[in-house]
Amino acid sequence: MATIRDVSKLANVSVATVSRVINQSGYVNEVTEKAVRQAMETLSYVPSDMARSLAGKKSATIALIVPDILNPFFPELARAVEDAAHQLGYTVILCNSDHDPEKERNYFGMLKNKRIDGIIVASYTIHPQQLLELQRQSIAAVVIDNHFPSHPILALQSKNREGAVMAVRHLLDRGCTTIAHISGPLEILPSRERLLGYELVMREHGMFAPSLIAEGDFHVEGGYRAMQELLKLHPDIDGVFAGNDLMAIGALKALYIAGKAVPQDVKLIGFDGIALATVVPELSTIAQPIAEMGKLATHYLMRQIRNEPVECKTHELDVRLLVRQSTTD
Amino acid sequence: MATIRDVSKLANVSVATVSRVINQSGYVNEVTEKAVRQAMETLSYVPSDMARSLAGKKSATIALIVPDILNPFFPELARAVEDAAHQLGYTVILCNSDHDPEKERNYFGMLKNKRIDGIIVASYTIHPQQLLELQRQSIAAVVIDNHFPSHPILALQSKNREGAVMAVRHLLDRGCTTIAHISGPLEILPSRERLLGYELVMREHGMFAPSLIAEGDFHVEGGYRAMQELLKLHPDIDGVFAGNDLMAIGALKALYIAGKAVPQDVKLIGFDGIALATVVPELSTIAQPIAEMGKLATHYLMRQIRNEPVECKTHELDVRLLVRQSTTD
DNA sequence: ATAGTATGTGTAACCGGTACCGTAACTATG
DNA sequence: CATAGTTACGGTACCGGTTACACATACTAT
Repeated sequence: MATIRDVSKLANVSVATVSRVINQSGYVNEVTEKAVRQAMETLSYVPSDMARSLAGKKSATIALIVPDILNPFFPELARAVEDAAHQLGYTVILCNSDHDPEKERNYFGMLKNKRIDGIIVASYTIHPQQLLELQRQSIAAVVIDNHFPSHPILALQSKNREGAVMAVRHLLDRGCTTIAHISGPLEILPSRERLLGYELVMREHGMFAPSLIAEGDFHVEGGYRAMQELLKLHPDIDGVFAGNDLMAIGALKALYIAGKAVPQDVKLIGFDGIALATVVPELSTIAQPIAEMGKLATHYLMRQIRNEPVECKTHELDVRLLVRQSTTD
Repeated sequence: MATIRDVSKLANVSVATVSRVINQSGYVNEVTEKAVRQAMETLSYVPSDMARSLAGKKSATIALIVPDILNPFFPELARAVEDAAHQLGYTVILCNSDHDPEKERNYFGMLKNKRIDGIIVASYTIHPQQLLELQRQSIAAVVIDNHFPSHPILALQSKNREGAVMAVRHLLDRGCTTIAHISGPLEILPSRERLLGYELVMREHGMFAPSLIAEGDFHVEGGYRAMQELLKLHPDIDGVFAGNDLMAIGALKALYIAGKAVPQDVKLIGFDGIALATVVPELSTIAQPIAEMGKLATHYLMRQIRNEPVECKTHELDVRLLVRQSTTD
């Protein structure tokens, strides 16, 4: 593997000149440049990013920490982040934390070792101190789908409560009178926000009852079980707001098995707007701008990395009601 | 950010000694070690992987190139690869090639620059020369879901043809007489293999007709369109073998809209065994051992990296028939 | 004519580690 | 008691780049 010195020898110039050619910095004569490029070619020289990073003190690498890439929310996020990063010449390291603080700490250690330039972290188990600690080591950080209002941490979040309100209002508009909610795990902030939105509207209409709420796990299976429980307690349910699309799909299965037709007997709406919610019947949902979040997160991160001014606060993104078959007769 | 020299100064030892402590190599007195660790602690020193990689000539990083992480096949793969790699102390860089040779070359360049230790690539557009070129730069490579029989390249693949045979036989067993096939893009090798398996069985039974085949795009949308076309030509179709699960979901939608009940009127089977095939009705499918593939690929890669002997040939993995609701009355 | 600026290139000191080599004291062996 | 092995360190040349600084020359403006 050829090095910059090999090239410099072959081209009869100094390493500085070769470096200038590579980086298009400083003055280099056209003729010299040609000679250098020729030498690089014949040696099939590829500059080492490692050495470059070491000397230049930047790795052009960021990390994306997600709980589990298997949850379809996160591939969409990952895709957007990777696209944006790649366009800016950055590389993305993928990490699955599994909601496990231990694993998370472990990753943080690795990433510090690697001197990566920044982290985008979607985690509900993370502690604000960990982020601040990172910033102290001058590693930029952006949090997604979680926030820490009392700390100077840049966070990106959808308007979860507002979205929940939209969802429940939509069910009411469609004539539902007994509306259940399948919440996500309540230690997760967005779950609580969505629950709150649900509660708000239900109370407004004097329809609130704790037994209309079941806690799921954000997965198909949990939605399925929660729906079964709910049906046992309230066979007359005619509307369901699931805390995310996966649980909505689980609910759909449970309803199907219970012989309830969607949307005729029960109207169902999810949250997230993942691409795969194209089941039969197609799922109405509150769509988060997932790709937008990923892109924005990456751009905010870059600004931090470049020390450009950014407001280290929570940025809230609008959600959209997507009316599809599961709430339309 | 403290360096090894800072630590060595504070602990009154040489950098060599600190290095020995860090790597637990060579001889270090207990007392000295304690002093060094103490110094590392007070300076909150974190060794730089970059410098280490540069000196040690290995990056402990591998890359995973997939066409598109949005296709649910690939998160499962990514998850398995990341898990296996992480356990072995490796970091995974994620790349989306979008089936775009240009983007692919671009990534290959970046990865060479980074001196990563190895690449796992799931691509149908890649050329064997590119892989051999990598190996020449002593970057290990494993190919997934594609293969190059005439080159010394380690590849991992499911038994696609065999799986297709199983799928069609299953439909026959269920009493289907007019069985259509929605193939994946035919420039993709596994698509052709599956098509071949289908054709084989159909010919065996004298049921083959080219018009029973429609080409899809491995996505829901393409499956949907292909199914519509097929129904136009053959309203009497009573069995469908889709080239992957996403297209099967698309077909399901088309059938639903056409008023065909699954599985009563038409039996439907997919391919892949992605976790999300839990729609209603649940999809029968030929399950690939995706996680197994990811894990195996990573382990093979490691062996190559460590220069352990590995057979650079195509390794074939067994598939499994999962009978679920879409083929069961 | 002269200072000032633009152009072109080389030298060498970094970046933050690893690892080989040398030194030195202490212990074991014959 | 000579010799060799073990233990415990330090010195320093790498790894492959970047970049500040020095130096030289040519061109411009005053």
